Amino acid sequence: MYIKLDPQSDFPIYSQLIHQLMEGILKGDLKEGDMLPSVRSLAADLGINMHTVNKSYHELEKRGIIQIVPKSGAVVRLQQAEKESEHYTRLVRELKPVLLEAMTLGMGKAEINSLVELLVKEYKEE
Amino acid sequence: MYIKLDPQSDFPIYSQLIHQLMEGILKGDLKEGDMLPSVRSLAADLGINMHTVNKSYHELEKRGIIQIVPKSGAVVRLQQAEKESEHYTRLVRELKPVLLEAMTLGMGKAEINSLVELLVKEYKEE
Amino acid sequence: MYIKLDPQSDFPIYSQLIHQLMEGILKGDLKEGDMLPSVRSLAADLGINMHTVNKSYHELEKRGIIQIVPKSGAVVRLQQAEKESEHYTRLVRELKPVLLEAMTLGMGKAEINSLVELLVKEYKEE
Amino acid sequence: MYIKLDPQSDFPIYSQLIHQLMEGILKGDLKEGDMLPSVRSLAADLGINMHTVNKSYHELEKRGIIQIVPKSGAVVRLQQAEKESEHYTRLVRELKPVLLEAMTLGMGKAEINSLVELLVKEYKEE
DNA sequence: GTGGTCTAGACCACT
DNA sequence: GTGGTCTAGACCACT
Repeated sequence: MYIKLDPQSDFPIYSQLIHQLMEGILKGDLKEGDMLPSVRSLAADLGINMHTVNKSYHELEKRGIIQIVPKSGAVVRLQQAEKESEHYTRLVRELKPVLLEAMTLGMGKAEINSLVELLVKEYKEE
Repeated sequence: MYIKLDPQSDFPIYSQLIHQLMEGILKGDLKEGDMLPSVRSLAADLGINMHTVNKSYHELEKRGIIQIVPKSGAVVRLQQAEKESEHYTRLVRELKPVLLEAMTLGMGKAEINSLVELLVKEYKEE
Repeated sequence: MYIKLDPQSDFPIYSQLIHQLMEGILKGDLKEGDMLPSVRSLAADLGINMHTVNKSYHELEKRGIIQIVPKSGAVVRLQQAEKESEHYTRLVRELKPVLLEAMTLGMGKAEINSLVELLVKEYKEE
Repeated sequence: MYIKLDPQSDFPIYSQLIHQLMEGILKGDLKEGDMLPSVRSLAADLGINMHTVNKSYHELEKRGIIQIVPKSGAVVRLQQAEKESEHYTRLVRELKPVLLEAMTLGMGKAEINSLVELLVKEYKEE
């Protein structure tokens, strides 16, 4: 799996890494149950600091996407966003303000739907 | 227009104010071209700090929703999210990571679409 | 005794196993003096790694709930939380921060008591 | 407000700091709406690293106890553990295994209740 | 060899 | 002056 980080980007490195790892999971490069590389080895591979990788891993754990087993490593969790889970709740809380903003900027229901579809396709068909 | 702030919310006051003002615009309480109340008077009405209102106004301007005319006041802008505009670009940039997260958490295209529809309806029919 | 593990839970497998074994003891499926299944056979039955079972057993031993006799097996210990024992001390150390957090989040003495009663009942009446 | 850290303790410094700050809030040294000291100044006062203070603050924010406003500071949140909140859910999840362990160690309902009351009093009457 | 924790020091954007 | 981010390097416990 190829990870590309841009130190010049507006997005901090740890965000970019989160993003790339989520894409890796979506594309199937990382499957459920797979071990992620250790923070140290991934940091070395990417030429960044261990702590930066660590921050990304912990953020992904907070979002329910991976599970960190101390002293052992990190594993991709079985995914299924159950409606009652805290992760689903958080997701809705993140989605709401963005949709509100879209509507305030004048986008209609249809427009928003097609934008969402477009973006979703981007990931699925990559 | 009635604005309700919850000091014990997870969201900071200025976010809540942004949210409420956007809803006001959506519902038509504030129409395009309308003047917003002055920073000072709104702060007094809501019993919050002037700087907090100021922060909300500037955030709304950055998002292309209102326009601040120095020494004069703030006006609701004509809303039209043109695909080339910076506001549309920013919106897409905000939407992308949330959708990516949804998919990584195991939500499918259909599920995401129905969630988006649900949330959009919540605002439109209020 | 039936053990159910959920690989997609937020809790790691070894924690779930600890939990289930403790429930088994509470319900009386496993009585004091009973032998636990061997690490190997339980791992095979549950379709999980031997090391995972091992980790659960050692954690239960550290908590004074079972006793591991090398080369022989694991036995459910006589339960009695004496106030001077290290297990009682550890328990208090685990309980304290959770109660402190509850109070800091605004829960009163009565509320905490009723919550504790509720949760205790959940196990006893299962 | 006096904060005492023990570098020799089993508990990491950031945990001790979390603990002390929660006690400070409980005792009323820090009231709702109060600003916490900046990460830098508190670190300097305590003779520890900025990052350690930072970690404590973020953990307290995750638990809903304080609110961090980037570039501005951290404030004690209005506390009230609503039953629907994610913080309440987390609390219950933390409390459950400890109670289960207590019962497995042979403590009865009455014993657990009196232990909880004892510990709660310790904080309230300090 | 792993993640957990801690330190010291740096540059950044924004109030 | 604030928190956000990043780096480099260290010791620890436990697998």
